[in-house]
Amino acid sequence: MDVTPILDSLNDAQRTAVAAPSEPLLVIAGAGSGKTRVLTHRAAWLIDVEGISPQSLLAVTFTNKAAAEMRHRIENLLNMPASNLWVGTFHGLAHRLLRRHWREAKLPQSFQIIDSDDQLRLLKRLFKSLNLDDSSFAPRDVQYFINAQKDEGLRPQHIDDGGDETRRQLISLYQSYQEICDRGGLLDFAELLLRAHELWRDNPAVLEHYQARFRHLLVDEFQDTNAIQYAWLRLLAGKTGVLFAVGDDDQSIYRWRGARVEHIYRFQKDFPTASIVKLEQNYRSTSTILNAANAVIANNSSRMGKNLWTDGKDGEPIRVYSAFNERDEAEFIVGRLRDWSEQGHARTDAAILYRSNAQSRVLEEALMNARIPYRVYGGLRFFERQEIKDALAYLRLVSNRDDDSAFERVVNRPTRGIGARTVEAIRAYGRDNSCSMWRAAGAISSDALAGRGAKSIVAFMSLVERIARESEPLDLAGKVDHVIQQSGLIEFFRKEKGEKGETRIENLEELVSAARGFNPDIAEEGMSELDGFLAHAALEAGEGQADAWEDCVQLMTMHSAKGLEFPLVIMCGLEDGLFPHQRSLNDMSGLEEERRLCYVGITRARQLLYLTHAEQRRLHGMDSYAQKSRFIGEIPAELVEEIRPKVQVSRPVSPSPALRHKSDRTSLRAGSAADIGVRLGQRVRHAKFGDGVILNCEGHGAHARVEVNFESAGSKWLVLSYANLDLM
DNA sequence: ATGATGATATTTTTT
DNA sequence: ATATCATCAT
Repeated sequence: MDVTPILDSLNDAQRTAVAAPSEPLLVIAGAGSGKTRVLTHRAAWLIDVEGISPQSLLAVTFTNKAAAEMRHRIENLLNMPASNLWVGTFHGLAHRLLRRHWREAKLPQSFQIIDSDDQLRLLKRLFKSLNLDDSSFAPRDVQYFINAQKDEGLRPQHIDDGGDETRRQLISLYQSYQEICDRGGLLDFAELLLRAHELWRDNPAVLEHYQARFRHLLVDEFQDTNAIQYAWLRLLAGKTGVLFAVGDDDQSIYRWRGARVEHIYRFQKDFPTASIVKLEQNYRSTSTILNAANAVIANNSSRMGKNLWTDGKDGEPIRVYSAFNERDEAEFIVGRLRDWSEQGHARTDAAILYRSNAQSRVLEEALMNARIPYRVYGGLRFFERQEIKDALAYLRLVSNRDDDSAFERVVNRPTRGIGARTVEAIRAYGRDNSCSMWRAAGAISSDALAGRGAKSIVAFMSLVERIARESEPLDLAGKVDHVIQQSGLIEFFRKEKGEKGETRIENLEELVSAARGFNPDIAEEGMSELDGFLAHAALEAGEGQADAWEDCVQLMTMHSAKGLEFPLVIMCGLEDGLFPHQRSLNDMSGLEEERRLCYVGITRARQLLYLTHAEQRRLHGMDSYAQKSRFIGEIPAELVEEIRPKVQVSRPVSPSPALRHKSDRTSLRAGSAADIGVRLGQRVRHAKFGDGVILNCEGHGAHARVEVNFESAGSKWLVLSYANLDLM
């Protein structure tokens, strides 16, 4: 066998990993070190060189995108389609297993997946039915609690309340929530994983079958595995399965979502025969950028330890800009993007990264003004849109009447006179009799004592029955079309004012197209095509922002930038309190995770990296002042070039009074700055307070006052004629 | 059943 | 500043 095509393009470390013997292996793959390449080449190596059947291979990722890319690249390497190769997300694979083994997993055959939005609604409803709204629980917190428990693999009976009343209630809510889900055959995302784990744990025969089949397990982004995913992997690996895990402890940024980087540290304990390979050569960034990243992450204590290097060029220094405020920051960024375009680069190659989504607004305004096309990542996705979820809820009812989540969503949508009281009555009946709302509704409406609501309920139920009956013989797209027509949703949205309703109708029509184009290759093991489509909708919510294939600047959070790279990266809002975020400042582990996030951000850049921060920022409607992020200070000074606004002591010019009064308040302010001989954003030195920046000014002549944000003393108003400021 | 009012909170996101 | 949500009024 000629191994050249598989090993040739690899460096030594990559080659060691790819051609490693069949023992557990942990690959610590630094940013830009060719992680996906190693993973895919390993798969190709096993199949082509070791002669392992694709069937014996399981490749696991976190996102659908990563899974699709991995399959694509493996097939390219093998030069053939590998349909019997299992590549998928943890959730996708778990789902597949549960469909296959629904009996052993004690699930109804047509179980449905609910997303986090459904989950939250379900909890809110549960709160209502328990009259809990006045309690001290927020549904969100309970949702978080439940998911955190599930991520750890814990059922209500496993959790100790520790004698704490609040905790006891949380556990009991978890219990009630789970009962509702079980009754309706509903699985939330965490439940998929938990069930798949329990399936194997409780059915040795099933487990053995998969252990015998999957000899090699390839895992991507290993640092992001949560407890249940890791347990699942270990079960599958058993004593003989070969786990090939690729990850980077320095890029672990999802602890708040259950990810446990400790799995990386534990790897050798859990797999005593395991070895470790480190990929440290980086093919992405200039050495300046890498050195900065290395220096920043070196401040973290618990690390595996690694140092990225490149044999490429030093490149440009990292440019740091201290903006006067967030608008100045945005203006600066716009300027750099203009330069970038003028140098003949594509806008697509430039990314603006920020810590939190709220920061995008100012940037968008500035870009809009400057006519620079941009694209913001991470909006609402197709299958998450309200109208789409409404239509899907009808489809879910068609598939399974006991789906309470779907029932409540559309029972009065479009409005058909079933108000809160009626729904409440159904809910109560369902709770008291441990039955689904559909059955509760049936019972109530046949009760002669029922009031006006009963008629509407009967109408709703027969509508659903009719849709189900009529769509029975239709193909998937036909079913979807039938539902959106007959449910009255189209009519309902047509009445909605503005363009919104129109868009919604277009989206509904798009849903029919999506159904037509749905490739039911996942629909296997006796799952109906409809159930397959519904699962697909839940597991792959679709692109955040479709098309817009204009040459656009990319805006996104640093979290969503993980895994991407751009020739030009601008990280903005680098202020203590924003990044690192206020809520992470208190404990060490929080701060270290922020620092890893910073590391992720820096290592996205290929050639050019800008870091910006603002002295003053309007946040939540309040002006706040912050020091520049400590992370900037952690970058060695020799890698950094500070960019300052051109400092020029403007000569006091008095505009004519007429002109002054004509202007509005903001320009009056700016005018008065020139008036008294200072410039907003100008750096000054005070004998007592030290260095600072002028943020604001007011008044004229002897009464003129300026607001200065001092680096150590904070923000102060000073009367200019007394303050004796040195302009710098 | 829709619309106005006021209180409240406001990292990060995939599945 | 703003978005979401509950509550109350129409």
